[in-house]
Amino acid sequence: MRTPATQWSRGGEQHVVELSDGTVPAATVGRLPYYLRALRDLAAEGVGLTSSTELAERSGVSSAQLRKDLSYLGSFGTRGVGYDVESLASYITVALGLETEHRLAIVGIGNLGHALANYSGYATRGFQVVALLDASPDVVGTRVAGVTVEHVRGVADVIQRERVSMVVLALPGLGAQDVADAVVGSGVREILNFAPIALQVPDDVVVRSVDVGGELQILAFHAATRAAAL
Amino acid sequence: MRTPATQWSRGGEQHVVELSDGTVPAATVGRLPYYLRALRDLAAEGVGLTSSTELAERSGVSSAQLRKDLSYLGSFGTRGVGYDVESLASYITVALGLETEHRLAIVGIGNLGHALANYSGYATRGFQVVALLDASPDVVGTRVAGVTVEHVRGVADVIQRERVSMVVLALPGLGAQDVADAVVGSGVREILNFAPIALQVPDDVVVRSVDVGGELQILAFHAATRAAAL
DNA sequence: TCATGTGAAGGAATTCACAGCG
DNA sequence: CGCTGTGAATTCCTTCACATGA
Repeated sequence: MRTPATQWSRGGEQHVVELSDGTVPAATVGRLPYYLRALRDLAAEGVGLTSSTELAERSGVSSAQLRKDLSYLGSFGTRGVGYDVESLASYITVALGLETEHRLAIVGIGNLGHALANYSGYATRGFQVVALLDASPDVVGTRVAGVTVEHVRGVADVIQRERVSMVVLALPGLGAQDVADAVVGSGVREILNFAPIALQVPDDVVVRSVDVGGELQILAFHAATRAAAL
Repeated sequence: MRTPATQWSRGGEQHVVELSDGTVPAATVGRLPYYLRALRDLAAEGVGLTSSTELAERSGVSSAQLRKDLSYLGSFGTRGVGYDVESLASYITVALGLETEHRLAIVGIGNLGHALANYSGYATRGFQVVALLDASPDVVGTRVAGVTVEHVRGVADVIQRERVSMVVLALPGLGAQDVADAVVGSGVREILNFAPIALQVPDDVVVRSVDVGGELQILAFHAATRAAAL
């Protein structure tokens, strides 16, 4: 009656990427965060050993999927036994590059930007919000989550000064492309975009987009489909 | 130098779904919102006719992809000419079920819940926030975005009273499953989940999950990969 | 002639099923 | 014996390339 169900909104990537010896499919990369989350939960519950079945169930994927995914990274389990929670978690942490510090700037301190600035669970360490930017005079100069909001016109300077490596765009569509251009021009190669537009960026820049309105529309499609089936 | 790039975080669905005469692949459904967005932008710019090339570019997909996607819905263009912006937009609007009203409840009025409640661009009509719920006594009773926050314990009653058809879960992981159970028990079949857990729901319930922390981790992976390539 | 619409081809991701190893 | 790890099979998605029709 209750099944894991496919529900994650991932898999936007296209090309595989290098890691250690081989390549990791984009779809696999997109699932590593769930595995890490599940492993941390297990560790918090005091579980030291787990199986592909248990871990998969908690991650919302099939056990075959989980094993296949892990096989792209290496070989971590013990046949006939399972996986050591701690060591697998730490390996995935390394694979995801979470042992190094990532310095974030958030551009657009509206409702969403505020929420993101105050968002506590930045994936349990690894990420630090070092700069906030906005275009509105009402917001510039105020302090949010312990950081003073600066004007977006100085985005290039801020990125250099704070050694920002990732930028979160939380502005409303219009203007997002211009900021993206400036940000890319300053050397940033990873962008998390909440604006509902397809950013045009060079090939070597990775953009992940989150579109709440689009997600709702997809749900609406299913609702309509369900209604039509009656 | 500037390419559309694959950047959308969609495609979580697994099974195809019925529509009109045939079936629409999940991947296609996930892209319909971009097409609609691009069409509305074009309409706002006064463009009445467009091509698969133009529309695809604005949506961040290839023109072949766009044409193939539209072919699952029917045949809307004129060979040798292109697509009528208005009529294609209205068809996709219908296909997505946006001509009917969708009544939302948001559970968890923290930073994110606040932002979502105040989120203006609910995909340009079609969605209406009719209820807000939280567990904290500090929040219950306050008004947010014109709606009074009620206690989450009454979620079943609220869903019935307000005829809620979709629920947004903006609570922090712990407790999300319990609320999901109650929500599903009240007949809701579409859930947008911001909690970083794999919700266990019946097969006929559609869950779309958005995990900001996970998105950042995926970006971190790419950053690490880039660094390793040097 | 030109851009759509679409079979066919190609590639990617998932599932299967079992070999392999503790 | 049990569970991992993985080739093989399958399914799904994307791209190609051209027939089609305004």
